[in-house]
Amino acid sequence: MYSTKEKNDNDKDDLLLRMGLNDNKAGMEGLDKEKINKIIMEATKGSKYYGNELKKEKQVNQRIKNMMQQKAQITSQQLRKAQLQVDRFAMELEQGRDLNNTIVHVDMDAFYAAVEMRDNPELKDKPIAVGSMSMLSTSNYIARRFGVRAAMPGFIAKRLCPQLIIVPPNFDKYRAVSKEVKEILADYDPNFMAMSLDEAYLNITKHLQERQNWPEDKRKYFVKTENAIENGIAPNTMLAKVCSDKNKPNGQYQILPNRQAVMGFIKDLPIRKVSGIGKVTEKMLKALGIITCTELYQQRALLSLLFSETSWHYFLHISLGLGSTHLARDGERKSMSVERTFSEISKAEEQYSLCQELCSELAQDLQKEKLKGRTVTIKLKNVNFEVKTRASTVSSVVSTAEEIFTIAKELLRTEIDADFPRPLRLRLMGVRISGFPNEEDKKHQQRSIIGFLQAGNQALSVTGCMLEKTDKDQFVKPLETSHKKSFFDKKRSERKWSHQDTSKCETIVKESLQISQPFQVLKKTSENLETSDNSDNFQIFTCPVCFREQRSISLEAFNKHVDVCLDGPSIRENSKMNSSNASSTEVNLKEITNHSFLLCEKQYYETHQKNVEITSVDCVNLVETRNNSSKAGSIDTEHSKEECSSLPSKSCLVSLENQDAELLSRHEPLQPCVYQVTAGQALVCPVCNLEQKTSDLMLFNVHVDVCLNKGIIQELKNDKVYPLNQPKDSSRSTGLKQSTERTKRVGLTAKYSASKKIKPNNPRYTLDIFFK
DNA sequence: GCGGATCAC
DNA sequence: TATGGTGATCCGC
Repeated sequence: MYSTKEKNDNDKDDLLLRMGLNDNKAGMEGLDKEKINKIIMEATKGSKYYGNELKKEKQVNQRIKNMMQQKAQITSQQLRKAQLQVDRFAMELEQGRDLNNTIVHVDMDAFYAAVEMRDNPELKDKPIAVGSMSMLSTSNYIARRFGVRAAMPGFIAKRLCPQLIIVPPNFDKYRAVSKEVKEILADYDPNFMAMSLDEAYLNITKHLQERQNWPEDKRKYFVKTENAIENGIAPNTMLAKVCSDKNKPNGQYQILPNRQAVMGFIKDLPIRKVSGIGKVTEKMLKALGIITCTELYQQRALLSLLFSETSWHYFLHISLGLGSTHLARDGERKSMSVERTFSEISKAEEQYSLCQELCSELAQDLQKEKLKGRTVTIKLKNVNFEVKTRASTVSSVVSTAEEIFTIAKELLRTEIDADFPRPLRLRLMGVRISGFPNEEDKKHQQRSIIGFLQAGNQALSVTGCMLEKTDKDQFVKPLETSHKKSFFDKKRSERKWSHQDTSKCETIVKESLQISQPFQVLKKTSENLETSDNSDNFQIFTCPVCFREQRSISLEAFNKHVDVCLDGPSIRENSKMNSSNASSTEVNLKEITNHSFLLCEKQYYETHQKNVEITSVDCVNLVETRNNSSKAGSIDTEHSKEECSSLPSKSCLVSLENQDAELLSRHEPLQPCVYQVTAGQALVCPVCNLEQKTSDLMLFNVHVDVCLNKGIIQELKNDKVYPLNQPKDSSRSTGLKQSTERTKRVGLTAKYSASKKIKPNNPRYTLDIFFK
């Protein structure tokens, strides 16, 4: 939405240009260049933003250094050979040159500002900008004389020009005006290509032909509106775009459709003017002595050796003045995303809530276009402006807020855990979905679903396991309905009140805690455990390594079994596979200890925030317990191994698609999963072995996918619950009990974490579930 | 497929 | 006090 289209006229090769500095000559009521730069620098220096800009600049410099080293190794022989190859290609391009089209680039000058000035004439002779104190999207020409430009933070603009009027953006209005203009454009080319609210390409070739036959009086001027409009008329889009920038403001420029005119125009054109050549590319090329298109052409052989094929082909096109002559129809969308910047958020539960909210927004947007995708990506920017993205792809498409959140929260959790005990100090979070199926994929998917339903013994299975809508809502609803007030609203109120009323503030915090998924999990767990305790001392476990169900064994026995499985052939094989993981048993043990301690701390931290009574003493106990169990497990290896291999065959197995699967369940040939589900009973993930409090099969499958993607080990490391049998204990339903449960789980966790290299992130596995 | 980068608007 | 949001693409794993 923010326009940064005004490329700086004389970019410096240094950081200054990035700060929005420019070379405006002193205007009567403006500022000169020196003064502008000084003010901007003063406002910028020392900021975290600036720090990150410096860091990025260093990286670019390193890239350039590498490139120059590469260049130094090129022999004249290689260069000659490249020259021949490139020239052959250039010849082909030249032969394909098409000058028969007339392309117009239409660009509305300072569009948002112009609309605001139209609606409020008082603004006309004043410096104005549209945006906020944080960011401006555009400014009028008066403001530009003070160095106020698009993509500049408002607070800096105010220092440049204290009289500046910052008008909040009104996108609905701009859309409406834009629509009017586009209706006019459609008269000239019904297939015009809109690049944004204020920019479009038109192919008026056909229009010009028809126009020839028009009566004189009907031939009006091209476009007449109140706003200033730039035009560029040229034989292709690349040239037209550059043209429209030529005679600003409110100008028009035409390149006649002959080769000589094109090459003349190109000759001294700085490459930076071309769409697609940004700051970094400009700087890299400048290091090679390339500033104009002529120089770009002269260095074509060298470029073919230093850059990728895509890049040097592109460079060659530019230097020959070539560009696309037809306007591509809008293709299918490839991704959809939401992201938001905020003042620092470092509490994990707030981050989860935020993530959930973003997922809901994204789901709504997806719904509007009826889209579903397979890949979910989260984006995190910390307070130092460092950006990270993390993605996960599942086997079938997702689209609901819950499904997306199931994936996104795991990605987020991994990042939070990775930095623990330091919190992630975020200033931005985003969620993106991609991997939309094309038509063929859709057909294929359709078939699979039908096949799945048929294979699943039809009515009995489906109705038997899916809960009625009302039951289902019990699980799903809280996530959605608790959002009448958005997370940001809550944050706002929280901040507003923080000085005045602490108790109110607490209420708000609790509210946001409740919608935080991880805590829901915790809560549910205690319930689960209670019920299971009542029934039996022994439970059915599914070993997450060999996938065998372990019936009627104690927790200790089960732990032993898992230990053996982990120490068994499959794991060894896996660690061998990963050459970087040269870990001996000894090293593993060390990892275990450290890790378990961190986990303990973390659980204490999180539990504490939830007002569950748990003391640090419990945490110490956790470690001890864990160590004991770990030792017991490894000492008793022989015996347990035997126990493991003599186990009866299971009734639940995950069907995996590739060899890695074989490693995971190598004790047994692969076979389809038979997963028994009875009405009203929650689904238990066969990977992490955790009960999933959802009746939504899709959601459940997404969870299983995520588990498989992350790998068993990691999943166990991160999950806060693990089904355990509790010694009969009168204090069972208290917070203390909860802490004891975790104690044991940590033991297991740590054990697993030692061999987490199992996980192949890619390829994916699929889980087939049939119902009896 | 993932993650970092670059670019446009 | 304070430096954006959305979408696409490329490259090197």
